[in-house]
Amino acid sequence: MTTIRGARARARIEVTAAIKDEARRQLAAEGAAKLSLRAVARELGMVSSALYRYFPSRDELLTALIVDAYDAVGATAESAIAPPAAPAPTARWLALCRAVRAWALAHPHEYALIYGSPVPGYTAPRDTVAPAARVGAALISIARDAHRSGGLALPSLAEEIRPEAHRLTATLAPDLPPAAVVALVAAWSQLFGLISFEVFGQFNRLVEDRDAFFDEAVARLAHETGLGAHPAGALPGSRAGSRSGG
Amino acid sequence: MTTIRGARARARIEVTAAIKDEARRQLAAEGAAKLSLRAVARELGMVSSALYRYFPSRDELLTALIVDAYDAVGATAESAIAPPAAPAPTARWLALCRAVRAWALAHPHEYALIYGSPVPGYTAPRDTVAPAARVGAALISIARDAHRSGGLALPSLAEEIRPEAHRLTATLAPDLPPAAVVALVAAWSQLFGLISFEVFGQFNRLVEDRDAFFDEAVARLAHETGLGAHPAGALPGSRAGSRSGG
DNA sequence: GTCTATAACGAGATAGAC
DNA sequence: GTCTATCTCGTTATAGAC
Repeated sequence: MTTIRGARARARIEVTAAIKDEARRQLAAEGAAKLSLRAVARELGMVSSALYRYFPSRDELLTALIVDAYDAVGATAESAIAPPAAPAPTARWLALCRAVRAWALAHPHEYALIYGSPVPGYTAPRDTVAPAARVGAALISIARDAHRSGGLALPSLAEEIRPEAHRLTATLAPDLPPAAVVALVAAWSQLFGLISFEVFGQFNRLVEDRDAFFDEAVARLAHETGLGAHPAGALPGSRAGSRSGG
Repeated sequence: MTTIRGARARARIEVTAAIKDEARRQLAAEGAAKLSLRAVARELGMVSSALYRYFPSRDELLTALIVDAYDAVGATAESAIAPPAAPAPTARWLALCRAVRAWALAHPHEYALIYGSPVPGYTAPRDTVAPAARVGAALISIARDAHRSGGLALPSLAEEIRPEAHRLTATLAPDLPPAAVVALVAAWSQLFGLISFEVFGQFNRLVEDRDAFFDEAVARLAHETGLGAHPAGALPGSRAGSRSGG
């Protein structure tokens, strides 16, 4: 009967979630390298072999955590720029960056899992590729909007980067100018450089007002990406007065 | 006698170096979280208790590795911009960035140790602060030279960042304009964002010509920092009048 | 079919007695 | 320094409950 199947399915979903929750707890406490199926099982009152009904190996459990983390930060980024968010590209850019940063600060261990050092002995399977691309795709959609409304201002590219620029454009956004795609990929990695330095402690005892510093740096990044002008002070901040890019 | 003392000191240095070498090997194989004094000792044919004569704890061994790594990348950065390197700020900036990236790609595990996820359960002691600052100090010295020769072109700062900007300036480089210091700290973190994405695999199956991409991104960063004009022409909307060029 | 429990493997870490 | 007894781990085989 469907009720029985439904009950079983529900139980399975609940146990799977409990396993991942406990695994995340261990991630925070001991790090991904020491994630242990046995410890997870013990903490849940199960026997280790029972876990194999849910995750065929330790690596698959890790993969599930990684996919969940990418999906969480990706969903955060997407909802930060979804309507009815502010329509101006610079405002959406800032909203996305702030949302990703907030997620990272709220989930530092999951952030470390996906954007920190690789886990020794673990190689990511294909399953992680699509979730990992969501933040980048959200960035691209901002650039696309800006481009459609004529708000993308970019320099021509140096000779040496042109072949790579065309590859990236074909892969990521054939409708955008290659210069924009290169700038976007660079800004993408630099955004996570800012966040990683804060989450991983490089700003300790150096940067105090990290909200303000992040906003400033990210506004500069937007400008570098051609998204909008950044002359003194006209930043779309918590107050009104945001800008249109043209 | 001094000869005996000298021989003992030499032996101590050699053993210390051997321990760190073996520890680095384990770092690469198993990750920092699983670094084990016992395993190091076994591999060296020593007994674990003997190691404690050289490093009083696992954490102190980790600290030594971290300090070594910071010193290595710091020395690399410094020698990349030391005379008789090219004098133009943009050229020195590019040289520094390339050198740091090359070091990171050649020593990915040591890079991960210092710029990747924090090691669970380990908190860095004061000893790491000074070595960790060397790359940043090298970046500052480039900006200082550019500023002295009138080659730093920067926008005025937004209201919200000014207090932080003055704190940073007082801490890092009181002789530089606050806008330059803020831009420098941002560029510093963004440079390592670029490198981390490459070293940690985020560019896999995405960026092919990574040399070209890195050079392009780092040239943009230099421009954002006020160091010089972008190779393929000025970015639109940029405040004018930078450069002497190189 | 779906799940959990028992037991075991080979490998490695660990604590303490000697 | 050495040795041993006792832990941990991932993983598998198997048996039985629902």
